[in-house]
Amino acid sequence: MELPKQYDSEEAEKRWQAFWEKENVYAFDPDAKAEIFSVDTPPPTVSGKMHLGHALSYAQQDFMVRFQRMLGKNVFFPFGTDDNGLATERLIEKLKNVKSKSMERKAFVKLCLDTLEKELRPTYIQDWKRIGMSCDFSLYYSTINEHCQRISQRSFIQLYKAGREYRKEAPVMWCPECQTGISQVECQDKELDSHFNDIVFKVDNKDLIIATTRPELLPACVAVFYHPDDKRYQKYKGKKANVPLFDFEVPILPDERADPEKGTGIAMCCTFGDQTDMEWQKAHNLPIKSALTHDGRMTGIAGKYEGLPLKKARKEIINELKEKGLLVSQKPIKHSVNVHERCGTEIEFIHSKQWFIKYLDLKEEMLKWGEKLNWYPKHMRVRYDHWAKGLQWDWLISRQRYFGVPFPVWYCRKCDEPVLADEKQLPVDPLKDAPPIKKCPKCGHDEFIPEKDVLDTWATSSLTPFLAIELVKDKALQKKLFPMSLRPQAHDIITFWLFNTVVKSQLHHKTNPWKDVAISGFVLDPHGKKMSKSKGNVIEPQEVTRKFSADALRFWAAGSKLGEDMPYQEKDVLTGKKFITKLWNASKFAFMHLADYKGEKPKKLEIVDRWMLSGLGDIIREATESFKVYEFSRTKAETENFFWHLFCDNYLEIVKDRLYNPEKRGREAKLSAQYTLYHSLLAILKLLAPILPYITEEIYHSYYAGKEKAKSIHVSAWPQPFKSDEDAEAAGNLVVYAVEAARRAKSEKNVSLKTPLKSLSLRGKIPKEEFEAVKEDILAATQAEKISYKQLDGKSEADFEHDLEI
RNA sequence: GGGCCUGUGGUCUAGUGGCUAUGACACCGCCUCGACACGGCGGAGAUCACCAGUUCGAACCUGGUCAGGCCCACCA
Repeated sequence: MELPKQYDSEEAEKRWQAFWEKENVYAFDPDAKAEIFSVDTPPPTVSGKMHLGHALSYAQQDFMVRFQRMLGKNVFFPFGTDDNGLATERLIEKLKNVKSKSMERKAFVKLCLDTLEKELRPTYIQDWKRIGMSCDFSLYYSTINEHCQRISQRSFIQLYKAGREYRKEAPVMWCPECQTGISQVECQDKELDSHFNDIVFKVDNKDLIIATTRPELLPACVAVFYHPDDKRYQKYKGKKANVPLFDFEVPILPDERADPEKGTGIAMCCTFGDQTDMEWQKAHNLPIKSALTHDGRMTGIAGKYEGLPLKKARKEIINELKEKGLLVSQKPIKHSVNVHERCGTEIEFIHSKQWFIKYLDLKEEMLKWGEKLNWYPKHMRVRYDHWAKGLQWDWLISRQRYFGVPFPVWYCRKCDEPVLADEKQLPVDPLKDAPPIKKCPKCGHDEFIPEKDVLDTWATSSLTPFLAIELVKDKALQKKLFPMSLRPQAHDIITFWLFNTVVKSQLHHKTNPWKDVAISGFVLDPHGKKMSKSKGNVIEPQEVTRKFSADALRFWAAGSKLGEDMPYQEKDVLTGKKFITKLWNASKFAFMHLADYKGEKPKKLEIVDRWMLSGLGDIIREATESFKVYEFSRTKAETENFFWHLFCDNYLEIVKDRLYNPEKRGREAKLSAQYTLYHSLLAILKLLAPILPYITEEIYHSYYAGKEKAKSIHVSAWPQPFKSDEDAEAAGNLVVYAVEAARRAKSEKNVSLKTPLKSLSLRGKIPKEEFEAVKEDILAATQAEKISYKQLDGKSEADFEHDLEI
């Protein structure tokens, strides 16, 4: 069979994608006996479009999974979308031009669900299919669907019963813009301009200057602190300071957390300006004064400033201090503050009632859990360890938002006792559904108030192994799928997703959720800078695919190692495209010469053919070892190099004579070449199949499919290495040496490669008989008219020598 | 402030103790040779960031310096 002259990647990729879906090529087989390889695929957040970072990370996962499938494992590779939570809320608000807080919760949730279902998800998932993800897309979950709500709520109930969850009135990190509590992991640093304001407090009517960046918190001031060793301030011990403008007294106390070097060395404590304020409040049992409302305005304690937004209040309070001569100086500073990662708003600490998962007591265990995982690359574990060590808060899991998994909880109207849903009634929405009992077990009251908060989105997405596994109904099979084999993901969410998934799995099952974790890197712009919309250096994968094909994009993605960030260079994708063309053309050549090949094995293989198979065997061995430890970039680089330079440039050139001229070289010599061509090209295609699924499938089907058993190259067996053949390697190397010498000489003379050599004399270490066996191949490949050979003795430094004449 | 990673021809990159340091792109010269000009052949181009050490031998190991990136902490 002959291949068309050109490969139309766009048409072919669409065709194969449809074929894989129709034939269920990647379907998980619940009945198969083979070893299971289960993957905890990252569910991308539905945000409209896949970006290039996704393309890199998901392509890399797919290489690893496709390899495992070809090893013969029963692959469980589900696909989910993470479409619950604030990210989706904000997207819908933008798309539909609405404000969730000014809508009925029910109406807003419906709008989100409808928009996801009809507009976003179908095209979004298509982006993943397009880059060739070999997921079983029938194993699909959406983190907001009933299946996931049920599992998420069940997790809440179980952890509550296990004593791991509590509800408490406490200061929490709060986003005044999104008006919800948030957890440590959702904070980000941001450099902002601010001022150090030196403000006059009065002690016994004398001035005490205190520096602060947050004068608007003066009404919430509860104490003033100095360092116990600070001689300047020791005299104030036991005295009280009068707070300017608001005219009330607070104690002056010593505490080691006060830094003598900072500001004036004496600090005011307001409940709550920052983390230290909270520690002080606790340590010295100070009163709590709330200065801010949930939407970031001043409370009643601010007197005439009540109701003003924080920033405005700050400005006006500074003005009043100035007018009254209570502001000694104002220094501009730059400092980093915590902002909410979703909206960039400065975080406040606000006192409110929230649900937490208790886990600060587990820090030691957390480190052990991390140690038990196989990290690829190893050093990524450090990020996990740091995070665990640096935890300061229990996990705040309640969010005062609309679009999320509801808490399966009601409270007794009289005594506030929480009443949890029955596992059988899940999923529940307390706003619609009734609690499972009629009377409060504690006080006997019969009225209940539904919890209207929703769960943190990570409280659900940290359950992805179960969200995926429970798509399979057979309980025995579920057990076999867990712990999962592999968690692939990018390094930015180690502290979010990876960490929380480990925690949940350990809390529920006392075991890690997976054996291996593979962390991929980030895509940077061509100069190594982060891609961002504001810099205008964003590249869209859809555009790359359109221009160069999905295979070319994957070729690029296979160029970086796990964990390694990679600058995006269009030329690398172009190289991929050229590689695909080369593969096409070489296959076209091979099939032209294999048209009359019936699959028979020659009685004896020519040395050059043995050399080819032996060399390919080495590559197969190396590629297999690399792939097993997820080093697909090595496999790719080695196979690429072998295919292009050894297979195409040398081997194909050398065997042309035998293939084209059987009358001159003999039927057996041709058959030997055909046999070698058939098997080596097939092996090369298989080595490349995980990386370039489309072109390899196209080539496989145009010739091999009818002869080999597999319905797709992607479910065919990974190639077995051919056996090493050192004698053939030595002789083959002589042929390559001769060919290269002839080429160099002709190139230096600026003559065509088909120009004959008048004579060629070779010397090498192999015996004369072996030279005789490759003589015809050398003659044909170099176009030499005369050839001679002499064996070098063992002491000679060079392996080969030559003289030639053109 | 702490930690992790990286630093190889113009650009991107392979290479973790031992031949003249890999490949791609770009560059120069040649070649329409019965798969491929998205090609082939050849060429030029690297004090492997810097300094010191270990070693018979270092791009690779150790220590330090500098530069870049990321993560975390601080954030009165």
